[in-house]
Amino acid sequence: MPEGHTLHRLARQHQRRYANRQVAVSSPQGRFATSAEIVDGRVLERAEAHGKHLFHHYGPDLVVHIHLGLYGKFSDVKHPVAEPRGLVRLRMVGPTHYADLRGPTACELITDHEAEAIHARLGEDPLRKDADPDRAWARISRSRAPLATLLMDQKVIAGVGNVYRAEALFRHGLDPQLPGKALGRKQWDELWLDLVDLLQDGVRQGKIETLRPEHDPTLLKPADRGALCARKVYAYRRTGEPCIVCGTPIAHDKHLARNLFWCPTCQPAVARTERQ
DNA sequence: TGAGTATGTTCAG
DNA sequence: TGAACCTACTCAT
Repeated sequence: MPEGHTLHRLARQHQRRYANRQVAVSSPQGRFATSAEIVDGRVLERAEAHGKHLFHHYGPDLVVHIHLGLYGKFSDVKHPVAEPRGLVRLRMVGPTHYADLRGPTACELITDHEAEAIHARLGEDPLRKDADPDRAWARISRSRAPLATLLMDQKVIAGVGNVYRAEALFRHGLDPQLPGKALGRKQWDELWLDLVDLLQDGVRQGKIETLRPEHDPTLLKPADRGALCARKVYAYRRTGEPCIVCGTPIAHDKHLARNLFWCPTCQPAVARTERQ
């Protein structure tokens, strides 16, 4: 599930297992071969993530930039190193583990300047220490675009994807169509803090679970579990299923070619939320 | 076994 | 707005 939490989890794992050591870098599939040769045998100085982007820094002007896109995946396997299976775009072998990258949208060798340009165009990342929610608020509070658009706009908030969008809006009772400028400052502060919490939890768990304790079936007595589903989310991909909180069927629509899920009762349309 | 679908982004038209 | 990228999973046949 490559939303921001996945990339930050990978960055931490790569930092722990590969950073400050020489790594063998190759491209069994061939598409990254020329660049892999350049960094092969160098010391990986640092791995970091910003939103859904991953950066491996190999010293001056040598940065491997990775974006998983929709399908990309990084494996992490303990030695011994096995023959590559399938299309492995990048293989990075460290002292104890090796990581295979398959199906990324981007895997490229870039300069420090190009890496900075990517950072510069990305918005505030709830998982980064340098995130400034005021900057995101400045954009949201003067935008007529709906929250459904703004939350997924990587230039505004980096790292939130379709799952976190649906879940964060649900948890705050916000209508996905509410224009950014109709959101109150207090509502934004609460939403931002919750995104930080949710994404941090995603990094820890390696998966997205957003149910509050009172709705988490694994924390309830069997008799109280009722119709609560096994997947621990409120709205995402639960079209037509009863809302865990109020029982209203979860609604679904396409929004800018992406699936949007919400509860029409818990996230009432603009009129009520605008006054808050 | 094959069709359909997906958590994302970029580019052409 | 739709196609392309090109992987893994679920479901129907």
